[in-house]
Amino acid sequence: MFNAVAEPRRRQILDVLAGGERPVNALVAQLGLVQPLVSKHLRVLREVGLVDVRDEGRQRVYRLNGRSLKPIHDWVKNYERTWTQRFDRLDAVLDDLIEKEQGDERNDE
Amino acid sequence: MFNAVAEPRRRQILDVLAGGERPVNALVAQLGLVQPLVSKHLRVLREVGLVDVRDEGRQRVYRLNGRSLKPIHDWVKNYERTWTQRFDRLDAVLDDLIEKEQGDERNDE
DNA sequence: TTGACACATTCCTATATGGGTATATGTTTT
DNA sequence: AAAACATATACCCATATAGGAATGTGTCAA
Repeated sequence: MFNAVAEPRRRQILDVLAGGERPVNALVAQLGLVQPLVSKHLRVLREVGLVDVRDEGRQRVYRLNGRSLKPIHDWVKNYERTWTQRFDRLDAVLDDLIEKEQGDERNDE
Repeated sequence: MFNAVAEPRRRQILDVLAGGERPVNALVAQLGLVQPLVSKHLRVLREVGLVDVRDEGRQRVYRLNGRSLKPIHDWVKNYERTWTQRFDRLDAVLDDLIEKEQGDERNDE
């Protein structure tokens, strides 16, 4: 999963597919890569469920399946508190409290 | 960035560091890896800014810097709409509307 | 049915990198 | 100063994989 989106080219593909489903050809044209390479990346994306395929005549139309990104989303979300300003401000308040408390203990200055 | 967290071992390290800063030794003990391996992973994490180091005597204390995950968070967030139920329900409503509209156009059934 | 088209797969090469052992660097302790 | 300790780096090996060229497979058109 993480590995699949670690590849810049694959993220590019996903970004294009975010604009709507596309046949392989369209991706090849839009990304400027050779077709076999695109197909291989698509296979990886398919294997982790990030894209779905549909046969349409002699084309294969790929479609984004963003839900597969949820595990990544969930993982990163757990770290959000470490940088979100909301929590920064809370930390500042807590630091203040601790400082004050220590000042009381020492009873000086 | 994406690459750094694509490695399971490195995510493990980050998860441990989420519990507070640790010297390398503690990570080695907690992860059950050989020390050079941990150091190498830490280096990668350091290079992308995911961890900070502090010298403390002969120890090097590593600390999580979650803010560096923001780019990933932002990227994934853009895809959230594709799986969040909120949007699924909106899509369902839109599908309904489109279906109805097409029915009106054809004026049959 | 033959040819053109759309795509997937195979084969090859080069590079990146994870894992491990040995070693170098720097810091305390004795 | 020497030894013990904490960590980083260098080196080697094995594996994974991106990139590309050639080829295979299935589908539509003539």
